[in-house]
Amino acid sequence: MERTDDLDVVFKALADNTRRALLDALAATDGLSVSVLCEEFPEMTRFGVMKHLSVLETASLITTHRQGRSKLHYLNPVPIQQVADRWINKYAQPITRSLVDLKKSVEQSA
Amino acid sequence: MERTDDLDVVFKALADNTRRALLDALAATDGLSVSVLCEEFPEMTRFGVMKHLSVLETASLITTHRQGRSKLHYLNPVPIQQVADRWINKYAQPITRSLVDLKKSVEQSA
DNA sequence: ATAATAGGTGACCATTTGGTCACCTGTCAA
DNA sequence: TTGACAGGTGACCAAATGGTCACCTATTAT
Repeated sequence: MERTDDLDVVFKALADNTRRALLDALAATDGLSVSVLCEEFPEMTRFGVMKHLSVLETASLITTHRQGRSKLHYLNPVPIQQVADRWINKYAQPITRSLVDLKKSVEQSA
Repeated sequence: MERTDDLDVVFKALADNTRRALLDALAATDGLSVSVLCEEFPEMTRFGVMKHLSVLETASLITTHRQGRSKLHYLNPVPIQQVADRWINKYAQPITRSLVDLKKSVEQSA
């Protein structure tokens, strides 16, 4: 019943610079392996990156697929959309609201 | 130059159930005092609530105004809008993108 | 003036979190 | 089949976080 709780995992996963950077990397190039992703974070070891990846995965923000001896990572935008829908857009009304209003007016005049 | 850093404070502030509930409370009724806000969280002391409020305030998610011996709290949606603009909406494309495209097409045909 | 009310501060504690490392498993190429 | 390569696990540690408490200041009502 509590739909706030599954969002909580997502919010917590997003509350880290490195993890957001990982999502950004996957948004730029989907299907990267652990070792390739590591190259983007020379300041931290493979293990650190792997921990962040597992946090993202348990929050369903990424999905994975093993290919031979490498593991490929794919971004899953659904939880972010849920955050936007069920939370953010209630507060960020000025942007969305005006666009929605525009859409309505266009539809009505059509 | 790093605009990720100021967003980081906001992301971290939002990564807590209690703090999001506080924002929700202020969204419902603006200008609440500390003690009134505390009534919504019987499971925690005034000090816990105050700490959360200060986190929200340093993230500019709320503003305050002293009135006599009580301190009133107001929601400031700007940082949430920035999170939406500069981050969320890049991933939550299906919703926003179609609206933005619509806006562009309307503007062009005008 | 005095007492009740509303809020603030710093120390303190338990838990969580970010990160590393030693070591292990599975896969591919020679 | 032997080694190099890609990834995984559990223990471990330091720092950050969530929360409480003793005590303090400022404001208001009597």
